[in-house]
Amino acid sequence: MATAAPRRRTPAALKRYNEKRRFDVTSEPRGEAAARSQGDAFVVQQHDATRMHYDFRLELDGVLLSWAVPKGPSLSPDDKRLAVQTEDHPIAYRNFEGNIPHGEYGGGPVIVWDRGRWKPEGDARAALKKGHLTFSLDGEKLKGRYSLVRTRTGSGAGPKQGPKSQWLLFKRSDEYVRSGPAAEITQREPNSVISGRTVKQVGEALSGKRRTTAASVPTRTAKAKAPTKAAAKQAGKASKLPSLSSIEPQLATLVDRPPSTGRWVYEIKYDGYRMLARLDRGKVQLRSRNQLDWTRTFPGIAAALSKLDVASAILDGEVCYVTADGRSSFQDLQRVLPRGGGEIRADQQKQLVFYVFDVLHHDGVDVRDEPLVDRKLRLKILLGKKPPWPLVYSDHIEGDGDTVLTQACASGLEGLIAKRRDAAYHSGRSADWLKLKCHRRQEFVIVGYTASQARTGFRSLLLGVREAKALRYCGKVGTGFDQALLEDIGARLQKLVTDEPAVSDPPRMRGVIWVKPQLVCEVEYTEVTRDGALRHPSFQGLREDKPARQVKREKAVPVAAIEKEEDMHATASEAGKPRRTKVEASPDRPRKQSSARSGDVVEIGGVRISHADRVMDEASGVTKRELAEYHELVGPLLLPYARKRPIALVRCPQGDAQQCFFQKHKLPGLGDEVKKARIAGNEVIYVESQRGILELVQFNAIEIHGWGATMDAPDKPDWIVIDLDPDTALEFSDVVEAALEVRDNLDRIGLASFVKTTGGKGLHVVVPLEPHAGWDSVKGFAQAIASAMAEQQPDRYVANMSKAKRKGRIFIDYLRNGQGATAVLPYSPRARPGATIAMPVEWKDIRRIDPKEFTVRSAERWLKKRKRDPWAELLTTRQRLPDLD
DNA sequence: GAGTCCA
DNA sequence: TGGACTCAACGCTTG
DNA sequence: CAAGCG
Ligand SMILES: [Mn+2]
Ligand SMILES: [Mn+2]
Repeated sequence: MATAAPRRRTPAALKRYNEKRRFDVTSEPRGEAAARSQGDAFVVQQHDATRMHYDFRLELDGVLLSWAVPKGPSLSPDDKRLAVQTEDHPIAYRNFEGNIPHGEYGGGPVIVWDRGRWKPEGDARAALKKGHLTFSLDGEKLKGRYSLVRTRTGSGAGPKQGPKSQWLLFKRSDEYVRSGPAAEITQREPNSVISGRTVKQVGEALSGKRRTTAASVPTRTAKAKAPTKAAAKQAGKASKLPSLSSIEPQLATLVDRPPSTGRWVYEIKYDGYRMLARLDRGKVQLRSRNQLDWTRTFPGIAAALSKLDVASAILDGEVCYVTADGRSSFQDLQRVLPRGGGEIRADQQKQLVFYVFDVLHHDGVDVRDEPLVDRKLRLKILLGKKPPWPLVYSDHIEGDGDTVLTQACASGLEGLIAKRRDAAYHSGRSADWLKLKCHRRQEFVIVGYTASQARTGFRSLLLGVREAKALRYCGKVGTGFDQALLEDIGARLQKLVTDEPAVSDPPRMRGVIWVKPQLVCEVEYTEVTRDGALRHPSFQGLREDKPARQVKREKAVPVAAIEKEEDMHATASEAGKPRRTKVEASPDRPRKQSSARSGDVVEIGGVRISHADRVMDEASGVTKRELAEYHELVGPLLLPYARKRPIALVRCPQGDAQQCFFQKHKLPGLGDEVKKARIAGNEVIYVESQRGILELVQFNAIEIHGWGATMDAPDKPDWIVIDLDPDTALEFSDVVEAALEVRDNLDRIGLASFVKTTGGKGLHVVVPLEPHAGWDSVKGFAQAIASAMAEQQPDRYVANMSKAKRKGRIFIDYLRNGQGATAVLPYSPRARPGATIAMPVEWKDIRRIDPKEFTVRSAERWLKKRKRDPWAELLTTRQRLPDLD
């Protein structure tokens, strides 16, 4: 939208701002020195551009000084937030909220997240120049003292702005300081102070994508719109009504966050028994996933189904016990189910609801191939405007997954099922249906622990929460700790041991060690069980800042739950348990063959290898067994280099196509032949035998990387690795020429070198050394070589690891040569498609080989073919770094 | 892969 | 017993 | 400080 031409003079300071914007496209205000401000305004705008950030702006001398703060302000002095200074903005900008069009500079929604007045301590202009400004804010959210400290001054003076100057924004101590989650004010108070909207909502408003619910679909009558049998027949889909035992329901895959692409609808996740219903001319049958017949157990549901106005149908849904507050409770459902079948007591029948969410077959037509939303419309019509109680149509909503989930969780739901809007009904588990769980987190007092025989530190922490006067026990948490935490917390707890349980209701358990209730931790969980224990608890961290007495339950426990708990202890009621066991024990579906066989345990090289048929490399199909056999073959070749050398592993439990991770410490369960030791305070692992290597394979280690030194002299490197990492655009032959050049340079200073492939396009040039020099000199030497080459031929080499600068060049990575740094060992397999390996080769052959041809499977052939070990002299070469004067 | 909790 | 949950590195460089 | 890198 065009605005009237400015009359007022535009300050030079705003020139850059105006240059970047096209005011006929964006609704941002034009840069004009604005009136009606007292000269001390501040504003924080949340801006969902390419990257989410907060624009922190202080008014000074007629403009808004601006910083982009990626993480936004914090209320804790411990959180120093990077603030990149950006161009000055006109003062009118402080009220801007809306959408900057895509493609425009800084495109994306903006909200005014906070605003108010600010006041510098001392002379603001001098402080800015100095790079250290302290001030106080009086906004709606941010209050009190803050500082901006410059850490790097930008060279952005010229027309081509260089790197911008960088600052740190952080809270100074005063009464407004908060710590822990409370400090994350951007999370706790995400809404605009002007409109109350979130930045996402502003973004959605623009795109005109309105959230729609299925309820807004115009109601049609069955006669008018429901696809008729005749029409369906024409489509060739008419079919006989199948039996329930022939149908396996569609299942959802648990994921940790809503999908970001594709069209999805969201339904409530119910906590009950999944049930298929079959209606055939008034005759009803209800069946659960384990093929038990429940028709007689739920007569009310069966009766309601028989009243539906259809000749035949198969419906899918969930039978739930609905509590007074309207939630479905699996535990209550279990409780009321009669032992050994039979009908449910009448007074409990009325708590039961059958939520119906799908239709598979309708009046002689198999509708499973219809898109989900069509099936649901069909279902809605089928059930009628007022479905006979206790049938309920399970509605869905469309919209942004994050938003829907947040709202669902806030309203107390257990979670959501996301379903692909247009997908057909597919039996079994797939990614068309996703299970999204709400997670709750809360602080608890640690009131005790149990000891572990298997790991260091402790087995689990006993948690308590303040309720009225007393501390109430609320279960254990045993996961979420890393090694360090296990040791640290374990040591602290030992100092707090006491005989007296701090909780008023100590559980009767063996092996509990009580501690004084002083430590506070945060725990995430999915729900609180009926007797007050946490379900699926996981440790999130210690809360060092919080006194134990402040820890209270955020939401009151329903009184009923506590009463019931006492009931249970008194009567030891086990109602429902046998049934539950039975339900849970039956397999939910035929397992995939790969994991079904427990028989694929083999022994290779004297080491037990489980899941031997697991595919470790998708591309080639190489299995764990083949990997172990490979190591049996190359053990004698690899071991001289791997022996007593601190190593790091790349482990890929689900194969190399999935998530792999690094490991450099010993874990419980790793075999005895994997040794550990301490070097300079850090734990390292190493092996001395082929058995040790095979034990790594059993842990799904694919790659083995090693230090540049051995345990014999961990401070004195015994080789240098010059690692050549090409830009993806380059060919292997380019890397070969580089390697030869490195070799020649080394030759010239009298150092012999060897070369190996690395499984990809890269090469390693290895210079054996007598262990004589320290890490710093060795790394310094490697860097000198890298820098010299990069300097002489900047178009071919870089000595800087930034990928951006690598374009069309080779990164000469000298950083493999520091203490603790690792490089892949010769003969190590690589976790990449094809199961390639790192292979030593002769310099004279290097131009003729293709590194992709050396694989776990082809290794034997190549090894037979070669005349001699290309690295035969490496271990006997005695050479030292030259004196570099 | 293994340790942990809970139903 | 089985599902769910979690962990399994790290130091250096660069922006 | 935080992200990127290997
Ligand atoms: Mn911005
Ligand atoms: Mn490399």
